[in-house]
Amino acid sequence: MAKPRTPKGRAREVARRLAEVYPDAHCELDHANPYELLVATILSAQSTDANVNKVTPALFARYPAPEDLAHADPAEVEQLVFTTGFYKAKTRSLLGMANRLVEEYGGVVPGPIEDLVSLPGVGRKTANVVRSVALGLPGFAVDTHVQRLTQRLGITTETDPVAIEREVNAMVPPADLGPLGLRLILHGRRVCTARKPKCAECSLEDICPASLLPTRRPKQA
DNA sequence: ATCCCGAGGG
DNA sequence: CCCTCTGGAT
Repeated sequence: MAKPRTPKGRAREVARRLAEVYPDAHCELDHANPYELLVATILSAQSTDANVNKVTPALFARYPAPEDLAHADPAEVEQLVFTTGFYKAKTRSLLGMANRLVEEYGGVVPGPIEDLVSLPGVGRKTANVVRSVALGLPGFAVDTHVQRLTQRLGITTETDPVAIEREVNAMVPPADLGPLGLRLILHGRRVCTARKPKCAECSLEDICPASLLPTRRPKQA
């Protein structure tokens, strides 16, 4: 296959190749429904999925539904989520989110991105994770990995996460957005790391403008 | 030390 | 735009 010449071509080629490298990429936050994923994703900020999965079983057992969390004792929630870090802020977000969910949305996690983002503690990244993983809706979550990789791969020249999200949304079929995001994150963690990226091990190296390998680097100084 | 799929506030 | 919130793993 010839090298893609346009950002859109790059995006699609990257999506195609990563699907081969990471065929079974999936969200690693344990959850049984959209409410649980919303809670888990709020807790995942600056915390590993494994760490979040340690606290959510007790949390979901104690507060099975938004109604339960909405009336929870903050001190008790703080204890349950303590080890995920940012525990005071996250507790505030969880209680605020649950209250708004009950008051405005009948205890049902809404689908529209603007509705999700209006919930306390829910930004675009969290909203898109919930959309694509739990609601079956199109969603491209731009976190630090996705931001870095889309830039390095020449898929976008934007730096603003919202702009990146908008551009990629226009380049990739809606149903592919969620899986592509998951795979970019996996690739960013394992290969295309922020510092010392492992270009020699990268399956995208030959089409990457940022490759550090001298033999392939397109623009040498 | 540095990283982990961020969000809100000033 | 920057700063802050925060604990665990490596």
